[in-house]
Amino acid sequence: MALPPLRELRLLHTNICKALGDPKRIQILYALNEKPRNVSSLASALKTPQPTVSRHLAILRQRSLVSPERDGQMIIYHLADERIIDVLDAMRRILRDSLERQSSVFESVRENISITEME
Amino acid sequence: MALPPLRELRLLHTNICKALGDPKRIQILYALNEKPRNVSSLASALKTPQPTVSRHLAILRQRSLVSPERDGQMIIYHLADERIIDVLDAMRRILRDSLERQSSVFESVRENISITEME
DNA sequence: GCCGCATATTCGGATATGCGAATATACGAA
DNA sequence: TTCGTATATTCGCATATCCGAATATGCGGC
Repeated sequence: MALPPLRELRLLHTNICKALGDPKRIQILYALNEKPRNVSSLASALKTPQPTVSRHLAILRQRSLVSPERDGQMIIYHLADERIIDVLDAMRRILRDSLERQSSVFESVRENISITEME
Repeated sequence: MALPPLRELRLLHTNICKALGDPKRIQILYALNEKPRNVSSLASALKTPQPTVSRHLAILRQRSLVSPERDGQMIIYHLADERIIDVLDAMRRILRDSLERQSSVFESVRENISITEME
């Protein structure tokens, strides 16, 4: 895959990337990956007001990242596609490696300073 | 990997997810994946003013998603970690499958209507 | 030093996004 | 239908983000 057409990039952005653009939504996705939950149990698990959780779920639902399933008066949400967790985990690995690289740079800078420039 | 601590999710969000939160930046990443480029050639390739490209590059640079490399008076940017493209491609696959599911739902709805409800 | 090209930054205003609080809707039980 | 629980939506406001235009900085050549 290379150089996708602009139209597809826009779809990608509005449907997936923007949906991941809020830490609460990322948290919700991981919580649903652990197990499907209804809105209130999500709300208490994340220590977040129910309307806030509901709004974020609406966004994830519109982008088809989560799916609702009615069970009595509750609505159980689950991941619509578990590969989204693989994507998030891959980003975490990229982040971890990048932070590691940065801290080793800092260390060599520190060493450098301590050897050549500190008084 | 499951249920990462909140602190890490925040890092993930501010360092990676937010960086992908603009279609222009996604475009830039794909363009740099094709080949490293300097700012002005990126600007003309994306038909975008140079200051705009430069601002987006600054964001990607701060998050260590791209790296600058000076060559004379030009600065050549390249992907700092090519796995970011794998991540984007994985999101595209998720999106494609989800759109397919949706359109087949629409089709069966349409069929259904044409069979049972249209006059 | 000065000039010119490449890149970066700042400023102002428009737009988008998130949240709390209050309210509305949907469902099941009786 | 009425009540109580679960979920969704609306409103107002604060904040964040983006862009265009103008300007500033950095570097090489002279």
